[in-house]
Parts: sequence; structure tokens; C-alpha cells
Amino acid sequence: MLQDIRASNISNLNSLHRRGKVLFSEGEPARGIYILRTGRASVSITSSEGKVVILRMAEAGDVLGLNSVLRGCSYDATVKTLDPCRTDFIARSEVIDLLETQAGAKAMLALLSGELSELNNRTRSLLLPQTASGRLAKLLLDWSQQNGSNTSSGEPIDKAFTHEEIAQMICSSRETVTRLLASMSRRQIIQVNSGNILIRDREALEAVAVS
Amino acid sequence: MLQDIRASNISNLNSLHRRGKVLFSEGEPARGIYILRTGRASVSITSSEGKVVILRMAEAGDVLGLNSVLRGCSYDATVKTLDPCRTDFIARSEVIDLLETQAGAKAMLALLSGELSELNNRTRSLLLPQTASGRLAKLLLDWSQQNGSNTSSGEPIDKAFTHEEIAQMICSSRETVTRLLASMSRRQIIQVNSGNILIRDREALEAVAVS
DNA sequence: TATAACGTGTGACGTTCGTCACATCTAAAA
DNA sequence: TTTTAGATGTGACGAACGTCACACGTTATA
Repeated sequence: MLQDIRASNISNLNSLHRRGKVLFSEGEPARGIYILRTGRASVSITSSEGKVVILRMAEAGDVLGLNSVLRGCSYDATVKTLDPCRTDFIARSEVIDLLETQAGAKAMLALLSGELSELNNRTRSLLLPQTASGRLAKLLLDWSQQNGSNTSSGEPIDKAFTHEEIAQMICSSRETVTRLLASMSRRQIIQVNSGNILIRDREALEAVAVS
Repeated sequence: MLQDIRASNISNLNSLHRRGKVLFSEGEPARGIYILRTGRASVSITSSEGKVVILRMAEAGDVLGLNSVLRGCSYDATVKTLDPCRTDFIARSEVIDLLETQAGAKAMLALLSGELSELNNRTRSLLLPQTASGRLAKLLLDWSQQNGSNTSSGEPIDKAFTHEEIAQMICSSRETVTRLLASMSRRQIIQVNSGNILIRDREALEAVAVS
């Protein structure tokens, strides 16, 4: 696997980044790939007027920028750390070399395949629900599935994001997120604690998600 | 290249389809890939309530369903022909065999890479503009770029889609598309003829696209 | 030619939600 | 502790647009 690069003889650059560091921005020539070792990072796109949409949250083990590097073009998204992060970096030329090995090519195929599936899911979650409440409900359900994958609705979601960040994930505004979370709380569908969210009525949340 | 499969010894199934035929639907187990030889087809996703979003228009040479086949899961989109179409079909088992060859793996890598880039672009076009007019303007500009890639704005766009189809491409409603096209016509930005659209004022259209 | 079936044009209306404005609350820095 | 920056809560307002309803045009199919 490409992520196990430390075991190989590829020269990689290990770095530590503070919270909020931009690893690379949309439009910069793709100089190489980053492998996230610890911490989380957001993968987002930005419009010329500054609107931001977060496409996915990267976690430890994720490879960032691979497709842009393979295509030899500019990065097609911006990656910003949400926590202090440790990363490995592999320069473009070495990635291209890896492409010639059977194992390397297959590893990259698996990575791109995974990225494609994930982007497909995100696209579906963002484009199909017509309302902001639908997108928010879907996001919460996705989170609860990733978290403890128990069917029991007892597990709280410990994703600690600001309303602003959530808004960017569901293509909405900060105020709308505040209002929707408050409304769902009032209706006993969820319970918002400091630092986590608990789903109290999964049926109701699923009903909102399809609206 | 995978698309040149006719030259190889892979057993492929060549078929003719009428306009409107569904090659495969979201959720069906991925039995194999389709290679579009002639005609166009829409790649779309559907919500449980019937809302349809067209993610891309496939054209001759495009390979459909590859990622789902590689992952061994269900198709993640629905493909419907817009014209009478001729297709080749390659069963999953043969695709998996191809994966073991260096050339096959690299060809698939290139295909997935292209798909990922395209989906990224579509995502950007659909999620970043906050208004329907912005998304429509962006769609028209994309079309004019694909068409005659001349910078001269004289080339008409000969895509013949119904307002309903355009609405599904820009996540809007049929009525809104009708109204927006009429409005842009009135403002001398475009000229709508039967079967094609001419961009008369590219500057203005670009201004609408970023709004 | 008749008659659907489908695409298009347009008015009226209400909901959703983005935006502005400001208050309050929390937590980090000084 | 005080200060300050960021996060959250909430009201008011209006633009955008989805939906319903129906008229009109234009191809196909009988």
C-alpha cells in the first residue's frame, strides 16, 4: 500500500503542522502528495467570491493530492489542518516512478477508486436533498454510522465542529445551522452537548433526511 | 487503452439500444462495464422521492460503471441513453483479469483519474454557485468550451436538451430553466434557436456565472 | 387529418434560507 | 483577572425559486 511508504526506500519528508495550516491550495501546481499520519484536515473548494464547500474530512492514513499529481496539473482542492497534524510528503517525481511498479499502480488504483466512491457519496448527500435540514440530517446520520457502527442509537457523535464548519459541509449558512440544530433539539430529535451530539430519535432524523 | 478492447482477445458483447434505454440502475449489482461506442447517455443519481440529478453526459468512447465493478459493489449511478446507442459490454470477471496486466491496470488508473477530475468539476459547478442562474450560466459556458473550443463566441451550442433535462443538470426546476433562458434571451446574453443556443455576450454570461 | 403526448410559456403564491444586525456566551491570551 | 477573539443565539427582512395551475405550441401516432 502507498500509505506504508515508510517501510520502503522512498525518500519522504515528515512534517508537523499547527492547527489551521494550509497544506496546499486549489490552483497551485501539484508538487507531490501528502499522507496524513495524525490529526484531521478538511478538503474544500472555494469560489472566486469566497464561498467555501468542504468536500470531505481527511483522517489519519488518508492520501491527499494524488489525482492532481498523477494528472500533472494543479491541485483541485484546498487542504487545511483542523488539528495539529503530522504528515509525510512524497514528491511528484517519486510518485510517477512508483507508477511503474505493479504494486504501486495497484495501490494508486485502490486509492483513486476509494476517492471516487467517497466523492460520489458526498455529491449524493449534497445534491439530492433540496433543503438544508435534509442535508444536515444526512450528515448527522453519516457521522453516527462512521462513529460507533452499532445500530443502537446510544452512541454520541464526538465530532467537534463549529457551526460555521458544518455550514460549509452542507452548503448552508452559519445561522441556519444554529437554527436547525436548535430546532431539532427542541423537537427531541437530537441532544447537543458541548463537544458531541447525541441522536435521540433516529426514525425522526431519517424522516428529515429524505425531506 | 481499455476502450480499444475490440483489438484484444476479450470476449465482448456488442449491443444496440433504443433511445431512453436504461443500461443499468443505481443499486443493481455491478455485473460489468459498458463502453459507449455511438450516441450519448446520461449518468444520473436519484433520490428516494424521485428527484433526479444528472452528473454527466457520456459520449462515444466513455467507459461506464468501472469503479463499481472494481469495488465489487452495486452501480452507484443510473445510465440512460439519450440517443440510439451502440455499446460494448465486458463482464466483471474479465475486468478483474485485466487488472493483473500492467497495461490494464494503468488504463484503468487513467480512466478513474479522469472520472475523478470530471466529477470534481461537476461538483464545483453545482455546489459553488448559490443561484440557479449561476449554475445555468456555468453550464452554458462549459458547453461552449467543449463544443468549438474557439475563443470566438460565434459558435452556437448544438446540445439539444429539453428544459427538464437542463433542470436536472443544474439542480433546478423545469419552470425556472424556462424563465431563466427567456430572461437571458431578453437581456441579449444568449439567443435560443430551435436545437441550439448561441452565446451573444460572453462577458455578461460570465458575470452571471459567478453570481 | 385527428388526437394524443410532450415540450414550452407564464402567472400566482408561499416556503426556505441567506443576509444583516446585534446580543450573549465561552475560552484563550495578556 | 481583564481583555479579546471567536462561537453561538435570535429577530427582521427580502430575494430566489419550487410548486401548482393552466394555456399554447409542436411533434408523433393512429
